[in-house]
This record gives sequence, C-alpha cells and structure tokens, in this order.
Amino acid sequence: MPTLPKPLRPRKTPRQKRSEETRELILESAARVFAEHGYAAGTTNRIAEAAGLSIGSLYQYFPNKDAILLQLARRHLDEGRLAVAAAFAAGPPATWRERVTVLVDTALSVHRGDPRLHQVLFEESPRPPALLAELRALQDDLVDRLTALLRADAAPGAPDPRLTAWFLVAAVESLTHRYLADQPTRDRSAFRDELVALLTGHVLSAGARPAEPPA
Amino acid sequence: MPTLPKPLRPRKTPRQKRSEETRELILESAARVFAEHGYAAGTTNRIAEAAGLSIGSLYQYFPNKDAILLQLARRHLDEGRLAVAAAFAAGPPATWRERVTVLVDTALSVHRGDPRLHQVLFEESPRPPALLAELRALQDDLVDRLTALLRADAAPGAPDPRLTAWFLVAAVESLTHRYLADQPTRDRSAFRDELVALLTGHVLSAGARPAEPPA
Amino acid sequence: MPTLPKPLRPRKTPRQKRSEETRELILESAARVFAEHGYAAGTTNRIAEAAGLSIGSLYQYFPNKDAILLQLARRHLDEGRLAVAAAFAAGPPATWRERVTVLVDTALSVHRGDPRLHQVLFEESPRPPALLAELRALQDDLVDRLTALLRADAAPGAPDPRLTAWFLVAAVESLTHRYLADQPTRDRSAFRDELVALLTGHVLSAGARPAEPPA
Amino acid sequence: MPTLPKPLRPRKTPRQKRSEETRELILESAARVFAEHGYAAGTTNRIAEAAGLSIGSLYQYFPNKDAILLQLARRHLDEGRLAVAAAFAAGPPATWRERVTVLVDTALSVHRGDPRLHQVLFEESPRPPALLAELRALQDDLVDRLTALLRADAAPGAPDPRLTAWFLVAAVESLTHRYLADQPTRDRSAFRDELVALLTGHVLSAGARPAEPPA
DNA sequence: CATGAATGAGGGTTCATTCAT
DNA sequence: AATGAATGAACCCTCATTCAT
Repeated sequence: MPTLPKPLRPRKTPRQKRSEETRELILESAARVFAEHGYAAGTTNRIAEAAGLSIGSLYQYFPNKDAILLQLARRHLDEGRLAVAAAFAAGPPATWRERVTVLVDTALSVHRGDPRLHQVLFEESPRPPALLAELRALQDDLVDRLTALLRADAAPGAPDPRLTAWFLVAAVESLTHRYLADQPTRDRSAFRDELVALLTGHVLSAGARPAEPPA
Repeated sequence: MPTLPKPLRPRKTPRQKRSEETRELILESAARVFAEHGYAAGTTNRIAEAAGLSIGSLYQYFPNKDAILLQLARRHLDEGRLAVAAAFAAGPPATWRERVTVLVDTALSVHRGDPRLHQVLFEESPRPPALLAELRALQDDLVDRLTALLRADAAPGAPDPRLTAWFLVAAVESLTHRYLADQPTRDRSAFRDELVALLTGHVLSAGARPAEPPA
Repeated sequence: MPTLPKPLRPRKTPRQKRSEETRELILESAARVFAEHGYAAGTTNRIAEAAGLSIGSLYQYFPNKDAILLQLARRHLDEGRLAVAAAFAAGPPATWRERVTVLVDTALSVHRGDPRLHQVLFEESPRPPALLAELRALQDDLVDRLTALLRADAAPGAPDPRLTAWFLVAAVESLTHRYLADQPTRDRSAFRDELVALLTGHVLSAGARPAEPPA
Repeated sequence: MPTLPKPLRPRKTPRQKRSEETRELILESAARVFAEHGYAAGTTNRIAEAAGLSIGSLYQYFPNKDAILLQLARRHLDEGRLAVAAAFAAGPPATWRERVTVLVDTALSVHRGDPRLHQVLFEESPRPPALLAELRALQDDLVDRLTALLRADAAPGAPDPRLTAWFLVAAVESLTHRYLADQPTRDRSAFRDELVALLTGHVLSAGARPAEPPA
C-alpha cells in the first residue's frame, strides 16, 4: 500500500486504543497508590493525580473506586490462573523436585510485582464474595491437582494427602510473599533453592514414592 | 445525695487502679472492634460504644486512635517476646524436633486470639516505623538464636544457616496464620504434626547433625 | 426539698430537651431552605448554615438529607390528618355551606405555612412510596367521607358522587395553594367567600338535597 | 433591540434547515428526559444521548442547560397563547357554558402532552424572572378578557369580577393538571362535564346575566 | 460541525477530635 | 473525670461545560 500523503493518513491513536491506554494508566497508578497507601488512604483523588488526570476523567473510566480495585484483583488472579495452567499444560513434570520448582518459580514471578499490593487487594480491601470465591477456587484447583499426584505416589500409611497438598500451596505462596517483603537475603536463588529443598524433602518423606533420580 | 461526713467517706478509691481498668476495657473493646471491622471502619465512636463509654472519655485515656492501635500492637509483640523468652528460658530443648515443636506451639498459642486482629495490627494499619522496628527486632532475635543453634550443629557444606533460621521462623508464623484463616482441616493437631514434620525434616537434612534420638 | 445552693441546682436544658430543640431548629431551617431553593439546590450545607450549625452537627440529628425531607413531609401530613379529624370530630356540620367552609378554612390554615415548601415536599422531591401512600390515603379518606355524605343527600340522576367529592377536595387544595402563590387579591376573606360559594353552589346543584335554610 | 444576556442568546443563527431540525430533535429529547427524570436528574448528557448526539454537539445548539429549558417553556407558553387567541379569535362564544367549555377543552389539549413536563418547566426548575413574567402576563391577559366579559354581564352587587375571572382561570388549569396526575376517573368526559358544570354554575350565580339559551 | 475525553466545582456524607457543661 | 454535641477536613462521586482533534 502506498504511503498516503500526510494529511490523509489515518489519524493515529484511534479512539478505542487511546481509551484503552487511559484505562491502563489509571490501573497502573491505582496499583502504585494502593501499594503505597493501602486501601482506605488510596483515595480516588490520589489515584487521579498519580495518573495525571482530573478526578472527573477517572470516573469516566471506572464507575467507582472498588471497580478499580476489582479489576486490579482480577488481573492478579488471571495471572495466577495462567501461570498454573502453563505449569501443568504438558502434564506435570516427572519428579517432585521439578514439580515444586515449577510452583516456586511461578509464585515468584506472580508476586514479583508488589507484595504490598497483593496484600491490599486480597486481604485489606473489601473483597466482593465473587472475588473471594474465585480466589479460593484457584487455590483449591491447585490443591486438587497436587492431591491427585500425591495419591498416585502415596505410600501406605502416608498422612492425609490433601493436607500435604495444602501445605505445598500455602508454603509456596506465603513464604514467597514474605520473602519479597522481608528480603532476608539479597540472593533470590538461595531463597528459591532452600524453599524447593524444604518442600521436596517434605513431600518425599511424607510418603511419596521417591521416583526421583538419587540426589 | 447529701455529702457524707468526711470520716465516713470511703477511703479514696485507688484512682490509679480504676484508671488502669478503664484503659484495659478500652483496649479490649478496640481489639474486638478492629478485628471485626478492620482499621478504617474501626471508628473511635464504635470503640467507645463497645466499651460502654462516651467518646469524650475514651479520649481521656488515649490521645488518639493510633495510640490505641499502637498499644494493642505492642502487647502482641510483648506476648511474642515473652513466649520466645519462655521457650528458651532454661536453654533450648535438646532435639530439633522439640525445638520446632516449641516454636509451633508458641505460634499457635500467640495467634489463637484472633488472626484477623493480628492482620489489622501488623499489616493493614499505618504502622509507625518504631513499631516496625520492634517487630523486626523480635523476629531477628529469634532468627539469631536459631542461627546460633544451627551453626553449632552445622555439617560442613550446609547452606547459609541464617537463611535456614529465617525459613523456620517465617514458615511457623506464616503457615500458622494461614491455617487459622483457611482451616484446611478441622483437626488442629494434624496441622501441628505436619508442620513440625515439615520443618524438622528440613533442618536435619539441611545439615544439622542428626543429634536426635531416632524417631 | 430545701432549695439547693445555686451551684448545685440541677442544670437547665436537660440533654433530651436541648437535643429536641436542635432537631427542631434544623427542621425549621430546612423548611426555609427547601422553600427558597427547591430540593436539589437545598443542600445540606445550606441547611446547616441556615441553622447556624456545622455540617457535622446536622448529621448527628438526621442520617441524611432525605430523612430531613421526610420528617418535614410527615409533619405536613400529620397536620392535615389532624385538621380533617378535627373538622369531622363532632360529626359533619349540618349544611353543605358549613361543610365546605370547614374544608376551605382547614386548607387555608394548613397551607398557610409556605406553599412553595408544600410543592417541594410533595411534588419535586423524591417521595418514598410509603409517603405517597400516606398522602393518597389521606386524600382518599377525605373523599370517602364526602362521598358518603353526598350519597346520603343524593337526588336521583345526580352525577357520580365520588367524582364530585374528588372535585371538592381537589379544588379546595389546588385553589388554596394557587391563591397563596398567586395572591390575586390581598383580601383573603374575599377568596374564601368566593371559593365557598363556588363549591357550595356546585354540590347543591349537583344533586344534593338542598337541606339548607333558604339563602 | 437590546442585547440579550450572553448565556441566553442562541449560539448561532440557524441558517440551515438541517440545523433547525437538530435543534428540534434536542428539544424533543429534552422534553422526554425532563419529564421522566425531573430537572436536576435531567442531565445534559442524558439529553444528548436521547437525541443520539454527542454532548459536544448539543452545546453547539444551546449555550447551556437552562437555555434548553427556557426554550421548552416558551413553547408551552406560546402554545397557550395560541390556544387563547384561537378561542377568542372570532369573538368569545355567546354563552358562558360555551365559553367555559372552550377554556376547559383548551386546557385539556395543552396539558395533554405531559403534565409532568409542565410541572418541571414551571414549578421545579429555576425559572428566570423573564419567564415568570411572561407566564403571569399570559394568565393576566386571560383574566383580563374574562373580567371584561363578566363586567359586561354583571348584575349589580356581584362580587369582584376580577376575582371571579381568576377563579375561572385557576380552576381550569389547576384541576385539569390535577386530574391528569390523579385520574380519579378514567372517563375524561365525565371530568370535563363536571368541571364545565362547576364553573358555569358559578359564573352564572356569581351574577352574570343568564343570557343563555335554556340548555 | 461533530466528537467525546477532560475538567473541576460542588454535593452528600463520615469520622477523628475538641470543648463546654 | 465524664459526657456527647459540635466541628470541619476529607472522602467518594456527579455533572455542566470546554476544547483538542
């Protein structure tokens, strides 16, 4: 297609796109503001200001403060869902060490953004029941998958595999979260290795057949 | 009511004591209110009402809302400090299984009160830097003690004992907290046993001399 | 009981009474403000200012703007109910001229306050269904009473007495209202006489037995 | 010609026919929106949307919200003026029954459109003094005409004919309005007949020579 | 002329805090 | 000390109006 003469070239930033960008801008600003100030002090005016917009403009993109929050939360959730799906896309890895590693790496990548924001979104803010349900569903799905794997490998007399699976999921999430907030060591890979070791060891000793190459 | 003749007037009621009781009453009410409503919706009026006092009286015992919060937080901290001190009072227990068990039980007992209140106090509310520092100091103290013990037992080539100690502390706290919020099983002792097993196993395999009586 | 020394005499303006006075003050101010500015522009801030109170104080007496409005409206309604009840307390007057006169005088006294306020309360503002129902019930009650009287006197072939009763009620209210807003003559009694003549004549010619002393 | 106050001057002289149509479209949409939502909630955005225009376009046809309202109000007034003029074009009808019938029918046809809109325009909205003056002028004109007719027929000792004329006008308008809002009977002609009877009877008994052909 | 994103004053309401009694 | 009425800054949100494209 020949380049049109300048005055006839279609305008850039068509409406749709421009609008989408502003929404994005607001969400990013809101993420920063909520992370820094928490939910209650994360005022819509502050968000608008952080986005370089007037308060009126903000309300042309979101019907109210909680809608911004909800959108932010759903994104985090979707990211998590995607990560879990990706991790199990081609079937679970063969060894528990690998499985745990995938979990840990996924958690690290999902939480990288900002642990404080995560906290505000999922603990401090008013969470509509639908969101809570989604959050729990996501966690339960992961626990279910891991429970199934544990059962497949279970030695007789092993403890409740569902509880063990819960420990895996909870430990990965909680400790990753805490690490990012606490930073006990600057060396992230040391944290990663220790967490993988902690959980792999536990799963194996908890009765899973050590279908692993000897360490 | 006619004024009683001076000699019969009851001996000046220990003002101090009465005062102290009112402070206590306010703190307890505040704990309930914050746990139920969160920080922002935990209004001073609600607290006063819960305490059966007028708002004016409340402000005669605390200069402002955050002072109530701070006091509450410091108490939790003190409780923790006390628990740690008690656990290590007569020297640490002999085996790692026992040491971990003490940690877990302590955490369970400290958090039993109300995990939501704990969250409000240490995550949702505006925490003055001084409080944050104390919180961190308490945790660091515990990490220090455990690091020392780990070093004493360390096999050559073991991973950074400070990181391992951090894992112990963080895992105990985070998972206890999460358990109380999540309740994956009603059976608290199952949770306890699994957590003890998880951490004991890890410490030992992380290089601590298995100076333990065979399980 | 002996007179107590001055400083010990019980304080005047006990809590209850003072509070009641403030409520009253707010309602009066609101009436003025609504009458002058209408519903939308009758802002709570303006009302507070008119009452010489801060906005915060206003909200200690009423939970929101519409509660003030509702209270005002109910008062008007109660006044109306009372007036109707009073008018018919000892049975209706004997002649239609007297009956109509009572209606007109009642309407004049009820509307004397401020016809614009009446309008704002019952036409311009968001009226909760319950209020509308009360309003209609009041009117229907009056129409019912008059219908019964008309039926008692009805000549054969008279028009629908319910419609005639409705005309009586509607005309008294509407024209009184309009008179007060319009003031076509300063002489209120001229208005009164003409309205009484208008309606009495109509009722009689509409078929009611002229059980009246010949004019 | 004196310069109009700026905000009320039409923004441009519509030269184009298309332009005139768009103005019309906006006015119709505004009428619907005001009638449905009232003045305050009848937002310019809603009007623009109802007209299928952008808010920007709306402001190219009217300088502000109140200009739309004013135009709408003036139209109603013009309609009324026209109706009055038409009714009296070939001289007033011969009998008072006919005269009153014309008044009532005119009122019914003028208000048929939408009584709620009428209310919004003339009672709920901020009415510029100029509009109020026009409204009153229109009413006064009608009252004047009727007063003249009454005087022509007046028996000695009749009450103030101006007041009687005012009653005629006010009753026709108010009761028509109220009937349309209240609908005490579905049968419009019953209402019409009763109103005509009410007013005719009054005029005659108020002293007008009964120069009527026997009904 | 059309569009619709942007603006910001202003409205209802809450709540920590003060102060007269 | 106790009381609770009073205060007003600050919050969320709406809407008439403007302006760059």
